[in-house]
Amino acid sequence: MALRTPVRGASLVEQTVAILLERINSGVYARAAQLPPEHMLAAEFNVSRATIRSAIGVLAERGMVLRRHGVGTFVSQIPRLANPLNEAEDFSYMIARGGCAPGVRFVQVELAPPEPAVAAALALLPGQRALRSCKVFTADGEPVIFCVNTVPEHVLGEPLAAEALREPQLIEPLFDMLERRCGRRTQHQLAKIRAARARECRFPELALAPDTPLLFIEEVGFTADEAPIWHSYEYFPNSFMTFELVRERVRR
Amino acid sequence: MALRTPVRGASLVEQTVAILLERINSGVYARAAQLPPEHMLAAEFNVSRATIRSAIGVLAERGMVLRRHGVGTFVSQIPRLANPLNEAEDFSYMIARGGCAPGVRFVQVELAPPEPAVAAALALLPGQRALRSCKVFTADGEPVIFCVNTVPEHVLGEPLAAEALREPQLIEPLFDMLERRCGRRTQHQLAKIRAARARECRFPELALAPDTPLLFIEEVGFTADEAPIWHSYEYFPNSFMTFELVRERVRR
DNA sequence: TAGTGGTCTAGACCACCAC
DNA sequence: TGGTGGTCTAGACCACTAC
Repeated sequence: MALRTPVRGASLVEQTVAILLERINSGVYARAAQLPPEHMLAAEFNVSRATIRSAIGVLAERGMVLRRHGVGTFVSQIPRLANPLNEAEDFSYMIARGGCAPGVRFVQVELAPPEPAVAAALALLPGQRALRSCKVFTADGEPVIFCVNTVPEHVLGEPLAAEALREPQLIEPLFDMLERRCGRRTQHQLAKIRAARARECRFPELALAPDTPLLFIEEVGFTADEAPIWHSYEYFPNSFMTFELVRERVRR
Repeated sequence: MALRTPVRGASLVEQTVAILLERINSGVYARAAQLPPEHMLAAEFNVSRATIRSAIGVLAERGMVLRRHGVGTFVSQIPRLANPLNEAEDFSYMIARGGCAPGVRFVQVELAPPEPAVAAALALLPGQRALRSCKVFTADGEPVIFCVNTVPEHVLGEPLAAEALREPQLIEPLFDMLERRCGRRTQHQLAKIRAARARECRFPELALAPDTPLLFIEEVGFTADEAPIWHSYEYFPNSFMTFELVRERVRR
């Protein structure tokens, strides 16, 4: 196999991460095997050791690789997480990655001032409107995610907000749309995680038994400037997807 | 106010983080204010700019600080999270941090081969025993966390396992105990997050209405060598605590 | 003792932003 | 244009582990 080497253009660290990841996933570096020492990789990739160290640091953070001081760097034995909760992506992609055909059904769409809690989270002034859409995401036709999105009119722009009211599929997938059509990239989101029963959900016409347990995530998306650009209530029945997370031990 | 400067001994980056954090929390750098440029901090602390950058990078990851390319670094406006789900600590400390008096009640303790799923997660051989303890954590006397811990006998050592069977409070708080008495530090844990109803819980004598919604976390703790050293089923009623998390947008 | 990862430096150059 | 953060380098020295 021809082993790639970084090309100038994107960040050298990112390229190095990609190459190492590819080697791990393809088995060039087998599970539990030791990686070549950093100075060797630096020589092979023709970059400095600092660059290699940053790249390996990224992999270590993701749990792909394990460093042992004075010994070496090893491919992790822990299998990769399925749905890492600390990483967010558009639901359609998430469903597709799970091997199912994604779909969306819009249950209700309106353009109005949102409820006070949501307005506060989005830093809206009284009277400012937002597009609120209740969606059901399906996997192979089965409903798997119930979601209430609220996006301020000033984020969408008035023409797009009006248009989306008639054609709600325009604003899906949300992250992509906000980036492409509004120039607003979601950098991170603040999530609150709880449990709920179907009967308590803020979702119209929920086709579930009233005491079905649901994972309930309420989150607000922010741009790199910390401007809130969307709010979301999300309900996940256990049957379809569970989330996983690597938690670090901390000392306070 | 006398501004501290790093001292050699601990990592320069860690010291720098601590000092910057202190300045932020004490208001030397007010909310939304701009930090001095990196080269200034480097000169002030008498370290290289790379060291300063690493330190600021740590703060940026924690959401304490916001970097703007070509502009500067600013103190974040987003308030600090209450219970960041990606950080784990002993429940007693978590409850105490919430301003309540922590307590633990042991409902059931046994030393036996665990159920197959748990044995597999802990890489136990058939017949190997583990200490399984069902605990209720209380805050000001109110039950707020239900937890089923399983720790292999070979991790505890036979004497301690036998002793803990009679005096279960010996193994609490778990992280501390494993570190102090067994020399096994929990480095990270792999968690699966779901919703559940009280009636489905693997917990004896749960004093809750059968359809109470609970956040259900199943996790396995690992040492730095990736050896699994404990397993845990945890149930959180919403009423007491909710978890929060910063999720990053990813591209795949 | 040899080899590994961990820390730190001094300096170069680039990309972005405001004026 | 000047100042900021973003990237990268070459090299030094330390700390840890295995033999």
